[in-house]
This record gives sequence, structure tokens and C-alpha cells, in this order.
Amino acid sequence: MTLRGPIVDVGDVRTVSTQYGDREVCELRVRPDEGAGDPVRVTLWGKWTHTGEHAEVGMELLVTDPEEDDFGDEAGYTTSEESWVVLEPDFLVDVTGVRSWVQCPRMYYLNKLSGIPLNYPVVKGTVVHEVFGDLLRGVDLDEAVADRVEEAGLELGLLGYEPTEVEDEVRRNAAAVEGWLEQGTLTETDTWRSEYTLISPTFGLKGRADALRRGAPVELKTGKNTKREPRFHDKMQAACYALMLADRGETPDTGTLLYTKNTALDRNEETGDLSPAKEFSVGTGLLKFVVRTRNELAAMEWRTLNDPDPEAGIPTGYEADAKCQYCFEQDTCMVVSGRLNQESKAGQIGEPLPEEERAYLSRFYRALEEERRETHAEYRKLWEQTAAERAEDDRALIDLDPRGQTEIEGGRWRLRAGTPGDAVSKLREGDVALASDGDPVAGHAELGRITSLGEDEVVVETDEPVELRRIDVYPSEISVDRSLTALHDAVLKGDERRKDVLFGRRDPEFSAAPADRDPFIDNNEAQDEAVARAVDAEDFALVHGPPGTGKTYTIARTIRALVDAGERVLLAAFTNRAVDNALEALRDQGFEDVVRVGSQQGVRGDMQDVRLVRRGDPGEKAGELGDAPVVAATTAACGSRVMREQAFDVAVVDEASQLTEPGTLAATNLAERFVLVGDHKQLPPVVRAENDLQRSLFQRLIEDHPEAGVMLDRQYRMSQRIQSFASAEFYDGDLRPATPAVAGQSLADLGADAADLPPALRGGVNFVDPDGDRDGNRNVREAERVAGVVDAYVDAGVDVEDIGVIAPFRAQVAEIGRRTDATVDTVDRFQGSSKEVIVISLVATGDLDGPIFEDHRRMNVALTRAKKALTLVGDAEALASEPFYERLLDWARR
DNA sequence: GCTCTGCCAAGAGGA
Repeated sequence: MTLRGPIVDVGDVRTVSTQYGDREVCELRVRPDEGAGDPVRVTLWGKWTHTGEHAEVGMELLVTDPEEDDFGDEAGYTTSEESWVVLEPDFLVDVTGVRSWVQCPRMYYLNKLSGIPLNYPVVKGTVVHEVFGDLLRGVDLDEAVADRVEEAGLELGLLGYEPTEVEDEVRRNAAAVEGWLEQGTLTETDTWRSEYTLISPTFGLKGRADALRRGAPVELKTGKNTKREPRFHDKMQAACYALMLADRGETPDTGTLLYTKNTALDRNEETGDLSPAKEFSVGTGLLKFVVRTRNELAAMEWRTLNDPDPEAGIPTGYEADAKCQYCFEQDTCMVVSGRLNQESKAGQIGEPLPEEERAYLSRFYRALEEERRETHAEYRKLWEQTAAERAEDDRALIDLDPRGQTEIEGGRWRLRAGTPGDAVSKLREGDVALASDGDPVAGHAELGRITSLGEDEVVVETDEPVELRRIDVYPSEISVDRSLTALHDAVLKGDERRKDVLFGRRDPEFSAAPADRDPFIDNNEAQDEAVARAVDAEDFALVHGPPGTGKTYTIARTIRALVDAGERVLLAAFTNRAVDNALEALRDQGFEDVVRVGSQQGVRGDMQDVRLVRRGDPGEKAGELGDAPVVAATTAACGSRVMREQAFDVAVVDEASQLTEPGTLAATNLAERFVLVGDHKQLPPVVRAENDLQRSLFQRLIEDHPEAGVMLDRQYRMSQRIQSFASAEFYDGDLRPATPAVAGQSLADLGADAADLPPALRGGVNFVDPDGDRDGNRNVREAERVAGVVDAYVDAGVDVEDIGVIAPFRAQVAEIGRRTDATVDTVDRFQGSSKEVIVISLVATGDLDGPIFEDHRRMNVALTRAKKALTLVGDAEALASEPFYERLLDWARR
């Protein structure tokens, strides 16, 4: 039995005499049954009182196997010998977090804030780990070393290393492992698994073990340890994995640390041992210590989010009993505590940040941590929802039929499975996902990449084979982590000049344009002015590009102008698609000297020829990136270790209105000046939590400094009739067709004859009321009618390829998709593209309740995808229930 | 109640 619920009262720790002598106790009151039950007393005994000291009212408490007691006049529970006590179990602590927290709580925060920069020990460590995995998979040592070093070419090159010296060093580490594997330790009964992904719902832990040997965790270290015992924090790390295995009902009683820098010269004087391996026993005492440490960490994180003051400082922790004199982070630690004006045992360096900057940092830190909680909630669904619910939620492909496992290059595996019928999910080709035997938490799961997702078969590549019966979306904290780092770099490391404009202490400045400068763009004044603004900006420039106004063309022209002026340019955007589109425009204008940074899966096929392949000769790779005058990457990639080492004169950021403020900073941090391009009247950033992240830096700056912005006001996409509503509602009537031809376009231009259409569809904009009924997020009758409308257009001579259907919900998208060959998608996914004819299914009947309709910007996006004809399909009564939609209805019916 | 793109993640060192 497990007791679980929010804490409603916390007592002090006190000492009581028992028949076993003096013992410490701490009484809490918890409201069980998800907070619905009456509060009960929970008594924590002995060392669990440590967790009681960190508990606060409002935190969630979990106690496994409690004993009932009737102490006093009230029934309650106490911890038993078998009990585990977990605070905030929903907060998933990463194993490496526990490890650094044990070393020094402040180090945990420093790592989290500043990220681990590109440095040789870490890159080498990664290579050794990869080789270790290869050895376990039976790859030849020399082959593995050469291959993995080559794979790390780019990083090594940026660090200035030669492949041969790295190979030698890695080989020495790997040889130690190989020697150990061969010296009889590895017997026939040994079973190995490398890179084992673990999530523990009970203990609120997650992480990836380097390897499991006979079910016990093995951790690889590239350092040296000549002591008899493993280092304590290394033991903690291995113990974390043991604990997570215990949550699955497996009980490893040992852990192994492999210190691969140990050589024969380091023979242990006491034991005579020259093995790199140190085995230790994993007892309950150690495991309980792990849990208490994790609780301490989770409690600290809880306090950050629940501090009544939203601008309370970042709790960079305290040093506990760490000895700062040996700490490698000492300098960073002193700088950060100096900047944040916090106590630090190591001392402070530098002046504290101005108060507004500290407040900004705190506000966004908290916003990002809220976002992290939302990500954790996604993890929770992995075990709280049934497989069927996950599938219903579009977050998993279930009931797969395993069709075979093939070993591929590098000892990895290619898994195939048949998919049942019309499985819909968020999962897409190229995604990293959790492949499992049917149970991703308690069963066997492997993190892998979906390489193919066809009509009836799915293919995944993983490190180890697994019976492929289910694939789940794997929530990742990487964007939160990288946003935090970007925030740190911008505020704690950012230069003063940049911060003065970001914090409104100075207005952005522009240099005077040379009087005799030729226009950059001849036939479009606003576009020309936008390029000029960007070129002349000494701080930043903003380009507001409504739908169809030639935003991408302007970006390409701007980049060329900047390169002509001798500048090194970073081209960034939120999505891979936007990066590739901008790159395409740049190449269309004859500019080819670009490098695209991104994964093979992320980068579009026709841009692969300029994609930076990381594998190769270090010197060459570093040159390819470092010498490129234009580098293009997503903002997420800009936050990567490699990109954080790059410096640019100007960062041009597309889709800036879809980026959170920290997300934008990841790109702008890398450059002296920046140009943001976007449209804050279209969709805002996608975030899970509701907070400061919902407003983009683009929007904040354009509202604060309209003079730094230029709005592109001529659109090349929509007919006059189609654009008029959006122009009036969203752009103050300033959006105009670029030419009479654009304004006057119609279906006749496609060779279709409006006379062949039913009268209700003959207009440039039409409204159809199918009299359907909304059922959840779908409306079947409306879906049928939408398909009918598409057919009518096709019958009148419109190519089905030229028709797009937009619906607000994925359920309706699927419903319509079954009935037509036209492209059907959600509004959000249609942003950035257009079609000759657009049909919009509104789904709602009766009223327009729901968040999807609240943000009118979504409607702006939907309406402005159409070029020549637009038909709205929906319930007139629902539309008339809200003024904005009523105006929309009037316009459509006109 | 809804929309959803990025990212493999974890990787070192010493008294």
C-alpha cells in the first residue's frame, strides 16, 4: 500500500524515548486520495525526519508500505522498515542532478544555469562512453576508437585537437575496459545491456545507465581512482540506477564503477588491485540516502516555484559541506554569486547585477521551471494513462506487430513493426521516441529514432533490440535546459551595450545611411526600407511581415547585403522548415556560401549538400563551420555547445514571433547585432505553461520601439476580397495587395470555371452552414460537407493539389482526411504555407467556447493561407455568438 | 477543453 497526498501540516523534529532508545520523529499531516480525503497523521521515524525537515505545506508526499498506528486518540500512519518517503514524486530529478547535488548543491544550480561548455574532458568522455557501448556490442576496439573519434570530428576540431592524439588517449581508456571485460569477469552467464533508459514514478527519478551487467548498474568514468572505494558521488549515481531498477521489482545488490584511466602503474597498494573496476554493495542505507538527497533537491525546486514573490532570486543553493578549494567550478561560482549578490563560501567576484536584471532573470527562470513541470506532466502520462488512452491522446502508437530485428552498422538495431490500420499520432519520421515491448516504464524500453513511418509499417533504430509493440512520444527537457543557458548567457555574461537596449535603458541606434546608396530592392519600398534598417542597425532592427509580404525574400536580400558589407551572419528560426525556406531564398538569389547546422533528419533533403556533417577530420570540420560567412540553424541548435562557441556580427532571426524570449536570446547571444523578423498577429510561441514565455521578444520590442521596426505592407498572396478582413482586423487596414493582378486573381486563372460551381461557392469568399453537431473535437456532418466542397472545386477544374483544408482540431483533421485527397491540417501546422483554394472547417456549433477560438490570431493564420478562393464551413449561430466571429461571418457572407 | 516544434542524452576532473 502506498499513502500519497498533499501535505497540510508539518511538525518539528523531536526526540522521543522508545523501547529501542531515543529516536527522532517528525509528524506531518497529509490529505490522501489525491487531496480528496480527510487529513491523516503521518509520522516519519529516524532518518526520514531529514525529509520532514525539508517538507512544506503544499508539497506532495508519498510513503510506501506505511504502518497504521493508533497513537493518541487518532488513527494515523507511520513509516515502517520497508517504507520509502518521497517528496514531490512528480518532479523528475535527473540522476546527474543528484550526483552534482551531492558534490555541492550550488554546483547543481551552476550546471543547470550555465550549461556545460564545450571542453575536451567532456568530449573525450563521450567518445569513451560510445566506445564502451561498442565493445559491449562486440565491435573491434581499434575500429570503434577510430570510428567514434571521427564522429566527434567537429567538436575536437573546435577544441584544436588532432585525431591521432585523441585516438591514443581513448584507446588507453578503452583498453582498460576491454582488459577488464576479458579477464574472466565476463563469463558466459554475464548479460549486458548498454545505455539503459530508466524512469521511476515512485522515486521521481530518471536517467540513463551506461550499462547493466547481470541486472546491476555499471558506470563508466574516464578518470582515475586509485583508492579502494569508488568516489562517493559516483556511488550515488550508480545507486540511483539501482533504485530505479528496484522500482521495477528488480533488486541489484551491487554497483560497479569503471575508472578507465587506472593503469598497472596505479596498482592499489592495499589490495594489489589493478582493475579499473570497483564493485560496491548497494545496501538499503545507501538507497535511502539517495532518496533523502533527492527529496532535498526536489523540495528546493518546489520552493522556487511556490515563493509568493515571483521575483525572488534563483536559489543557487548552498555549498553544504563541500570543500571549495578543490572545486573546478570555483571561478564560475564566485562570478555567479557576485552577479546575483548571493552568499558564497568561495567568495564573490564583481558587482551585483542591477535589480531589474535580477528580477528579469528570476521571472524567466521561474517561467522556464514551470515549463519544466509541464514537461514532467508529459512523462507522468507514460505510466498514468493506459496504452489506449495514450493512443487516443495521439501520443503513442500501440498494438504494433513486431516484424523483426536486424543488427545494423555499429552494433545498433533496426526494428520493424506493423501498424494497425489508421493509427494517428504526433509521432513523425525522424523523431526521437521511446520504443518498448508494450510498457515503456515497467517493461523494456529503448530510446531510438523513427526512421520510417509508413502506411502499415514503422521502423525504429535503437542501441539494443526490443520487441517493438509500442512507440511513445518521449518528452524532452532540452529546450528548457537550453533556454535557461541562453538566459544565463544573456544576463550574466551579456555585454552591457546589448543589455542596455534589452532592459530599456537606451533606445536602439541606427547609423546614417550613405547618401549615395543604391536601393536594395527596387519595386517595394517597405522591403527596401526593411533591408536598410537591418543594415544600418547598431543594436537591432525589427521586420514585421504579415502573410504573403515577401518576408523570406527580404531576409535573403538582407543577408546578402550584410555579407557584402563584410559581416558574418547567423540565420536562425524556430523551426527547421523556416530555416530551410530562408536558405532556399538565399540560394535562389545566387548566394551559396552557407553552412547549415542541424541533424540529418531535421534538414530538408535539398539542403543536405550544405549541411555540416560533424563526422570527419577535426581541422577540416572546424574550418568548415568557422570560415562560413553565413551559418543557418534552428534557435534550439544555437543553444548547443558547438554553436555557443561561434561568434557572428549579425543574427537574423525568422519566425521570431513564435519564439519565447529566452529562445530568441539563444540566437541573439551569438551576435553583436540582431534582426528579428516575424508577425505578432500570427501564432505566438508554443509553450505548455501559462506565463511570461507566451509573449515573444519580437512582440515586446516592437511594442516598445515601433521606430525600430518596418512593416512590409504589400502582400503577394491573396485576392483583395480575401485579404480585406485580415487587413482591417489585424493590420489597421495597412495591408494591401502588391499589384492589381494579385488583387484581382480568381479561380479563372487556374483554368477553372466558377460557373461550374454551386452558387454558394462561386464567390472569392464563401460561407457554408452544414447544420452539423460538434461531437468532442469533431463534427462528422461538417467533415462530410467539407469533403463535398473540395469535390465541387475539383469538379469545376481546380487541381486537388491546389486545395488545402484547415481545421482547428486534430480529430477533425483526421475525420476530413478520411474523406478527401486534398491536404488537410491544423491551423498551427499550416502557418507558413499557402494554397490557391482554402476550405476551413470550424467544427464548433452553438457557441465558440474553448481556448482554440479565443486567440483570434489563429483565425488570422487560417484565413490568410488562401490565394484565390476561401470557403468557411461552420455553424452561423456559433459564429454570431462572439463579436469578432460575427464580423467574420458578415464578411464571408457579403 | 486546444494547438505543438525543438532537441537522442549524458558526457570529466582531485584531495
